[in-house]
Amino acid sequence: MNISSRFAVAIHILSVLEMNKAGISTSDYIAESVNTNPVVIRRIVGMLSKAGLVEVKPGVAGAKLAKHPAEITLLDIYHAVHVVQEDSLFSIHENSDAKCPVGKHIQTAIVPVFSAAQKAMENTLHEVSLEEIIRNIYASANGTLNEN
Amino acid sequence: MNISSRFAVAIHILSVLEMNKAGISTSDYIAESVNTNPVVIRRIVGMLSKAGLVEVKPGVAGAKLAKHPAEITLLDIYHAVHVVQEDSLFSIHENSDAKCPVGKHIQTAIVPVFSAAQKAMENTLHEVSLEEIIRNIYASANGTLNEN
DNA sequence: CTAGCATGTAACCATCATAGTTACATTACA
DNA sequence: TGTAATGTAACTATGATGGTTACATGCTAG
Repeated sequence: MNISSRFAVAIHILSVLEMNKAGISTSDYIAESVNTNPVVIRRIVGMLSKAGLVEVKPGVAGAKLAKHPAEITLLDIYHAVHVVQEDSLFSIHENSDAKCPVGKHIQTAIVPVFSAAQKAMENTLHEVSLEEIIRNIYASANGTLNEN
Repeated sequence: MNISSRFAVAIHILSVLEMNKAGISTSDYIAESVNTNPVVIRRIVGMLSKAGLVEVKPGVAGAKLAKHPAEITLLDIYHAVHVVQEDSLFSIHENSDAKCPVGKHIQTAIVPVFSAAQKAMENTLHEVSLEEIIRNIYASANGTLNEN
């Protein structure tokens, strides 16, 4: 089990919006770069829009970033696309037997640890901005220029 | 999407093995505490056995911890039950369009960040031992003694 | 002002992981 | 030797996901 590729695709989309900000990024255009269906793009863009990360209007072609890339963290994107519902990365087995001491208290015992682990992961995402990702893309592109 | 409850159940199982080490913990016995089917328990115990965390033999009733609880970390358990295949918590969208600079380099740009986030989470799990979980269970049990 | 294009979304499908369940073979021990 | 427990295969139901078609809504250019 792993985290939905929506997250990676969302980062991809936002990177396209920034790097193509001189042009018009329609869902068809983005879909080509991501290599998927335009509806998939529109779905994710819709989520990013609801989260206030992009601006898009029905009928008018193209989406734009709603903020500067430095002000968008990967955690913002992560939350926007709902890769994890209700902030519970780990699922706990409900309905343990309350007659057993382990069953009765296991939940209380592990929830704080799961929460800490999730927070540690999210903190890492919080420390990285879209701008840094885009810098990485440019760096990677420069590093492979002679390959092209 | 969230991480399989196998992880939480595995912790539950190991806690039962330790706290009931004076008795015999059969899959039926454990299943009652977890409130699930004995086969589910046997499946997970099998994984824990392959990982060298428990000792169990066909035909002989009950499983035992193979190590001291202080020497079993939550990360060990996490890996044992394969909640994440191939150590890839985050999935990346393959087959991006190589003709687009974003599509060509997005993967290189985000993989290190995803890896760091995953590592941060796993480090947290690595810092917590089964022994601490069991202490938490006892603490929780003591804190609610007057409720019973 | 209308025709065409783009977004928004519903609906459906195939795929996959999961948890639960039944059934049965294998193995130990009393 | 027979009972009981583990090990597993096989099947089912469920839920999330990504892809796809279809269509309603809404701009905007000509």
